[in-house]
Amino acid sequence: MEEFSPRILPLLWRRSVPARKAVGRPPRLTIDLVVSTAIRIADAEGLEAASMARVAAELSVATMSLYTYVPSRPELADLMVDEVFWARDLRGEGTFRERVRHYAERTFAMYRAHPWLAEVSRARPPLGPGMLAEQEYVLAAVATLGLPLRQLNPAATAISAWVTSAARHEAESALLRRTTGLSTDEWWLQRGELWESWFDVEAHPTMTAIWNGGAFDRGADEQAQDAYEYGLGLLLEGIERSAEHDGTERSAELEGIERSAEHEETEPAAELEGIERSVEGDDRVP
Amino acid sequence: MEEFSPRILPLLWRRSVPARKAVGRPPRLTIDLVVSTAIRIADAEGLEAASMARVAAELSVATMSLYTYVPSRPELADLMVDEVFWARDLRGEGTFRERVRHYAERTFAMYRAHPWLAEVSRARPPLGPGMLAEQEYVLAAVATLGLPLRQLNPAATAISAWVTSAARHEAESALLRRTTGLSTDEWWLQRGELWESWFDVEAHPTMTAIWNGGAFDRGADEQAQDAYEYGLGLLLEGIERSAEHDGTERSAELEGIERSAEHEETEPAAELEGIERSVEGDDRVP
DNA sequence: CATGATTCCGTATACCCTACGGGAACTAGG
DNA sequence: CCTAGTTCCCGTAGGGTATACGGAATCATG
Repeated sequence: MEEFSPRILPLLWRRSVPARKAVGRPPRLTIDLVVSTAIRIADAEGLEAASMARVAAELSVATMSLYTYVPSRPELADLMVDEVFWARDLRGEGTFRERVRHYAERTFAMYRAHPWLAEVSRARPPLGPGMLAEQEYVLAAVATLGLPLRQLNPAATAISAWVTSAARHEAESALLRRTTGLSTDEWWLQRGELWESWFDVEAHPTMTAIWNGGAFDRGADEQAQDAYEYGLGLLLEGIERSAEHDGTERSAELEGIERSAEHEETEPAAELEGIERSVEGDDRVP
Repeated sequence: MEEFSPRILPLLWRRSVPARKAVGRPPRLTIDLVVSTAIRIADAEGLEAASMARVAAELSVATMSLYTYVPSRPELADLMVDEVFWARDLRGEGTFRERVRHYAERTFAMYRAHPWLAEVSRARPPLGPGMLAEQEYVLAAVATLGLPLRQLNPAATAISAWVTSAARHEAESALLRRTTGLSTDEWWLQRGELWESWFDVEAHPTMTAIWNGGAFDRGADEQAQDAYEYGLGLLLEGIERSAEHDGTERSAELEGIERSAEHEETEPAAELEGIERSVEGDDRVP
């Protein structure tokens, strides 16, 4: 059984690998230089601008030369993404809330510095050190609460999905402001005709009521921020609550998930003390 | 003060406008035909496939002819999006939970039928009837709880963001499966090398513990679904809870938001009964 | 039949990615 | 110094994309 193994993993993990002995014509560039140049262009002008031709030109090299360093364009994008994820450098300690706040702050800062991240799909992300560092950090944050092992992953995934979703939304807004020259509020203002000419009051009673109540007076971006903070608060409260009364009240709902957990349920974080270092078993299906 | 008014609004709301008197050369096509053709192509082959040239070819018309019906490609995308949003046809009644469930089901169904929706940015969406119908439906669902007026929008936005985010993720997964020929699990399997050669156990103790506890045994798509349902449960519970004890416990946090609400706070849904039909005032900044 | 309105569309420009294959530049070993 | 092996560099060519512009075609009306 011949299995295809993608060429991207050694590139993503290139920092974990010792330098190869020099043989053959010496390269003019390095992968890191290519990646950082692409990131710099994308920061300034968006992901599309960081084309193979453009990156090569920036490095005073022919387009095709880049293909010695990177298999193809999508792989370059993967490398760019994992680079900035790795540079996010999550290392805050403290309580659950403090860690989540640190994660959120760093993530928003990352998307502000590199708004093109919002132009990259989040499905099947680059499996490099940056991505795994995020996973580990958020899981560790949730683990401080002492939740049952099987609940860590859903909780951590919910948190990172919520935070990332908001950061991406903000980044998209920034991108659009740059490409269109219009802020979100200016964009809305330009569409005032919607309310004057097209909006049907009778078909939208709730919106109209909120409107008349004056609850639409914040800008669109601010409303999104409000919703983000409101939702994050609910998620964190809910997760903390399910840690407090240890699955007694909600056990009925969770039974399906916890069914096959055979590890100590009273002290769920105990596994984190004595970690089995072996990763040799091949019965893992991620 | 000359204000630019976008040409897209009359197209989005074309169903609300009476037919124009026929004068000049009669058109061979209609906007609806163009839009539905583009949707059909995108359904089958993705958004990129629905290029101007391709849609025109499908209609046996020259590429440039489409520009009589649609100002440009982005506007065509807007029309496609609002078309399927409108066709989602949200009309379930019932309790808060029932309405949210209906909204979620219809939304997932929509993204399954039109996975290319995940390829379109959610920022600055088309302001057509479909988009507004969604807003109204979710707001009305939340309004059944009797929340204070100023809390309706954050709650509704949180719900729709969470549901949409999950539906988009599933759709992206489907798109990737089609373009790459690999399911998400096959994609992971192909990257088994990650665990064998690159994963650093000591740097990722929490992941390793979860691993050894066997809590990673579900497929990636299933894990995402778990996180979605878990998070949705927390959001709905939290929203319901804040409706039960009417802002007594959380009033400190909410004070900043509720500050300028001068409408009856004890019966917050009262505005929905007697709606002021006037939308003439121009002091609204959406 | 003339006029005005509207639709139709050919051409031209400027991007994008990358398969292929040959030449250039280096090291190691003799 | 010479040669083999290895690796890097890159020119060409082909098939995509969106749309500005201007003129021809086709209708209702007067």
